[in-house]
Amino acid sequence: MRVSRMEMDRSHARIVEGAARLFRRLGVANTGVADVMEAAGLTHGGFYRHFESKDALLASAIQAAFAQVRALVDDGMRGKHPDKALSDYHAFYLSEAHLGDPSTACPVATLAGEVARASPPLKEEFGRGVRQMLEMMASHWPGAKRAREVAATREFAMLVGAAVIARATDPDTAKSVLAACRPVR
Amino acid sequence: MRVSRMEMDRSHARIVEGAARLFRRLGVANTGVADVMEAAGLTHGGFYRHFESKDALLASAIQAAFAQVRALVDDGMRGKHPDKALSDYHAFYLSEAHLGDPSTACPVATLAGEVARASPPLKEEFGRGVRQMLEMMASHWPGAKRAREVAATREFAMLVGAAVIARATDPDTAKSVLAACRPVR
DNA sequence: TGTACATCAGTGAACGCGCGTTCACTGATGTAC
DNA sequence: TGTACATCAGTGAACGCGCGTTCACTGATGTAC
Repeated sequence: MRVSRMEMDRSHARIVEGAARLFRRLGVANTGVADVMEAAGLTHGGFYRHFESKDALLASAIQAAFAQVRALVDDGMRGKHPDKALSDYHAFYLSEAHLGDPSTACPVATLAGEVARASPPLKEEFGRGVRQMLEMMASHWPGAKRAREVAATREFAMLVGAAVIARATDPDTAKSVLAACRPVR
Repeated sequence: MRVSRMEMDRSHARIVEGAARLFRRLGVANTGVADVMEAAGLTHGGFYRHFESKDALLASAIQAAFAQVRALVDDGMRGKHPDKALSDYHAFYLSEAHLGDPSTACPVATLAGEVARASPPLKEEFGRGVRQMLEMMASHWPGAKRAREVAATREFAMLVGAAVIARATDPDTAKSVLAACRPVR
């Protein structure tokens, strides 16, 4: 039966949050619309009152995942000396805590592979998220603007690469790649 | 009708080579067994005379993709001064030529996302490929053994990260990330 | 403020399609004599 | 070397399942008077 506008908004938020977690954990292809709806405490039939398609949900989920991670990172860096903030972030990115819980992990490390085969609008959404991450990192970097941007981008690329490789390889290989990429104290 | 053992071996090779290309270009999930067989000039029904499952094919395709890339890279580095070999490789990895043709590109940049959700044996196969790439790079690096390994791993992670990010974002974002990660002449 | 009615969020069944896998069949290959 | 027969690579149809999407329906919500 029909629910109030407020309750519908809450349902919408639950669907997006759930999708943002499930997509990261299981992959977009392995997560059914029905799974997402079940996680939101609804049945799958109602999905199309909220989204035009699974792809439209993915766009929202990407946005939500980046927003969530940004909030988390801002929080973890607040009030720290820039050097310390950066090396903490670097260490956290390659930590067991981060990589072991894909549901809440960085969407670049978990979703990039599937987004690579998605439509241009989705890549734009993803690009926006990436640029925000880079700006955030660059803002903590020392040096001139351009140099900071370059340095932050290179470091972020290394983190993403290490995470992606670690997730796709056996534990031994993963461990040695992660160790090599940890911050040079 | 039955074909000779030699012809069957050739069919097998065509299936694996085709899969190695199609999986990288379209993704494993988006490539059907029928597509692979058609690319090999066969019909889908015969697939199970060659492989126990699509997953078993993926294992062979990963091996083939790494072998092909290794041959290509060895070739491109042969006879060059180590510094030159490395910076050429670095530049090539982030080039339009490499990233624009996923069929023959580095499997780490194209398949890691899907392998991350695959079975342990597949991750081991993938890990073997990664370790070979790293050894190859480290062998061209200057310095002591351990330092070379670390430096090569960090550089390779950055290349993979940049490639993965570039493929998942809009052209503008991709271009700027790739530019930032190019070798520092 | 109360009432009648239209709207529409959510339900659960069904549709349609793609795809991995199976199967009966064909006829050339390989082998045993 | 030739012959009879078993094997089996490849074919094409069919099966079964999952999943994105659609649809008729329900009954509470929102709105017009």
